[in-house]
Amino acid sequence: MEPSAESGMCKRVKRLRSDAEQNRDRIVEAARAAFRREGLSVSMASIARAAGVGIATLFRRFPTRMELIAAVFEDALRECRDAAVAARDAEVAWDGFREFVETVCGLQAANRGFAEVLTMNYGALKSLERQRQETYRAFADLIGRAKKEGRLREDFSPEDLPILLMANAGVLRAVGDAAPEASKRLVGHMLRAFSESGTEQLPPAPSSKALMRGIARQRRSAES
Amino acid sequence: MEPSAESGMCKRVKRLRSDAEQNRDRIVEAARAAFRREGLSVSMASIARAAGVGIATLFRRFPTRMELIAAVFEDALRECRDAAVAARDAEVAWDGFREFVETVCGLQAANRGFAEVLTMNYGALKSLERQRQETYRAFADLIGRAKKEGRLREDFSPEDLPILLMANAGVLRAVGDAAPEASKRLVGHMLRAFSESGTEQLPPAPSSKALMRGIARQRRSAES
DNA sequence: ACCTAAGCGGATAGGGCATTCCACTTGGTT
DNA sequence: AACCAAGTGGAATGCCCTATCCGCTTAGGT
Repeated sequence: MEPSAESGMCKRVKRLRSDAEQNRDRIVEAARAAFRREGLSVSMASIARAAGVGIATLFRRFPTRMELIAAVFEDALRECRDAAVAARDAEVAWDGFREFVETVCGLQAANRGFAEVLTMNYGALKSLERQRQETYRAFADLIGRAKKEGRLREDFSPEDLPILLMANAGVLRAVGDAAPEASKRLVGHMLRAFSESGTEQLPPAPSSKALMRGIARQRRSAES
Repeated sequence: MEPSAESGMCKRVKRLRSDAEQNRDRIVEAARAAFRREGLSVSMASIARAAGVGIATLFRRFPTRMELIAAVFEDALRECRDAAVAARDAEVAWDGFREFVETVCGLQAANRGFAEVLTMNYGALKSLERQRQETYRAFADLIGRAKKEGRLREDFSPEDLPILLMANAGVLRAVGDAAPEASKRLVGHMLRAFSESGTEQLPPAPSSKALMRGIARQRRSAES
């Protein structure tokens, strides 16, 4: 069918017809909103409906869900990488570290789909995988600096970042959007654990009621 | 076999016929295994198949998924409560605290369904809700003691336990059963954050490869 | 041994989902 | 203005799920 060369970093090899281009943009926008609100497993049909296009159009443009995910979250991942690079170059490494962790976890809290994206690997999606590589490289440098400073514990491992991101995603999934406080609280604890001094200040705990309300909201999905 | 009378305070109102009783047990056992391996959203049909009964039999006995979940996890939740009570009565409160947290998170790691159960509320299921109440009451006492001891930070909140459970569930969900180390690591960090001294020893980080392998395994579910 | 309510399980209805097919429309080039 | 490849939408297909219905089987009291 299409020997159309895969793009990678360069722009779309094959120009789309102008109306098709417009439809594509509408799809990506609709998907962005849907992923943010509902997570990565919203139905393709609902995305097409929201975009005002037929289902076939969506599948023609994005044969797999993964490709759509990649199109939607490419910029967010780039932002992540930029944040990591900025953190790496911060004057005080520990401040950069803290800021970076809080930023990324904050992005997760603001976007359910993004929270999930950060807990997957992108398999064949090289552009995304590259962003991640770069992010982690910058992060690794940052770790080194922060340890030298004496602010980050020596036993902190680069793998602790993905672990935190998964943990945060778990909290967000469980409490829904009802309690960003819960996420903040988790991050606060973790930063304390990472810091050599342990004097980091801790965000307030969510109230028991708020937590329960959030949980109750989520229950629908797993319910009978 | 079993003295089929319920030993709890409220016995089954209507005695089941002996063959029905047996079928019920087989269903619960099959569900227990399925929930453990696959989480709470395995299909009812597959549970019935594994139990060797018709779908109708399953639905007759457990009209909603929630009731089945309750039947399956009642003992596990009781164990939790017992662990909390034991912890409350430990000589050194902090040791009880640490042990309790590690135990519960370990149970989560060993049982995907249980991990999910601990991040939900059981709505109408009073027996489960009661277990939880009792657990949290004992836990609250434990917190008080551990703070008095000076081992637990003053700003630790009871809500930090559910937050940790959600976080742990998130890690487990993301890495699958490939990396119980990841869960241990998270718990280690959190215990450090909770401890006044911060000298708790930290389990080793999972290797990057192990983590990635686990993530790749999980990908199937969200894939296109 | 017999009777009957309790229990059984397969068939089936009904809904959501991803994915494909195809007859029709349209942008843009000539 | 005419052509046609590119693009379109919706119907159709096939899968898997929950939930219910209904004619048959059987445990267990008599």
